Amino acid sequence: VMILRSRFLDARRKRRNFSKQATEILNEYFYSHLSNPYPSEEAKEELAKKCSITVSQVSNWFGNKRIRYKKNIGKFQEEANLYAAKTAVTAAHAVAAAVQNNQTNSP
Amino acid sequence: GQPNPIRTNFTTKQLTELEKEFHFNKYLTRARRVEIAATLELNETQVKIWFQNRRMKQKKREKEGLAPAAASRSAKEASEASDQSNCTSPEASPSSV
DNA sequence: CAGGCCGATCAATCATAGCT
DNA sequence: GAGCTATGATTGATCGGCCT
Repeated sequence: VMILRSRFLDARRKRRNFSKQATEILNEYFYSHLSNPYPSEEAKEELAKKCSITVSQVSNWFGNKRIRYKKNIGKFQEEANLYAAKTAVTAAHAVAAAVQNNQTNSP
Repeated sequence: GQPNPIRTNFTTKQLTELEKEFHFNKYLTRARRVEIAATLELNETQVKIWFQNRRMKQKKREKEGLAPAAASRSAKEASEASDQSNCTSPEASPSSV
C-alpha cells in the first residue's frame, strides 16, 4: 500500500470553482430539464460558451450533478424550488411580452 | 468469486506498462492483449477496456488542446501527435507521498 | 451471431476550495 | 488553523448503437 493512494497528484490539484453566474446557468438548465437532465452535444456547447468553460467541464458538471442529486434529492430540494420558481417567472415574463406584442399587432 | 461489483485499483506498475504499450500501439491485437493481460495479471477484458478508455482520454485531450489554442500560436509547434509530453497532461512525473 | 470500438454515462474516489 | 462540507476531475466499468 505504499501508495497508491493516488494518481500522482494529478490535475485536480489546482481546481477552481466555476463562477457564480456559470453555476447559475447550469443549475437553471438542470432544474428546468429535471425529467431528462441530459443536454445534447449542441446544448453542452451552448452552455459551455455561456459559462465560459469547456464542454468537458459541462459534461463533468452534469455527471456530478445527476449522481449527487439522485443520491440525496432531499438535500437539493430547496435549490430545486429556487430554480423552478426562477424559470417560472422567466416564462411568465415571456408570456406577458408575447401577449402585449400580440395586442399591439391585433387589428 | 464475486461477480465484479468492485472498481479495480490498478497498480502503478500496471499503469506504467499499459501506458508504455499504448504509446507503441493505440490498438491491441488479440495476441498482444493476451500477452499483456498475463504479464500484468489482469483480465483480457480489463486490458481491453483500459485501452478503450485510454483512447477516449487521448481524444479528449487532443480536442481540448487545439480548440482553446487560437490566439497565441503562430503555427509553429505542431509536432506532437501521440506523445505524453503535452503540457496539458494531468498525468506527470511520479512521486511518493 | 459474436466481438470490438465509440460515445456517453455511471459510480466511487481523489484533492482541493471554501465556509464555519 | 483545524474540521467539515461542496465541488471539479479522474477513471474502471457498464450500456446502447454501429460496424465488421
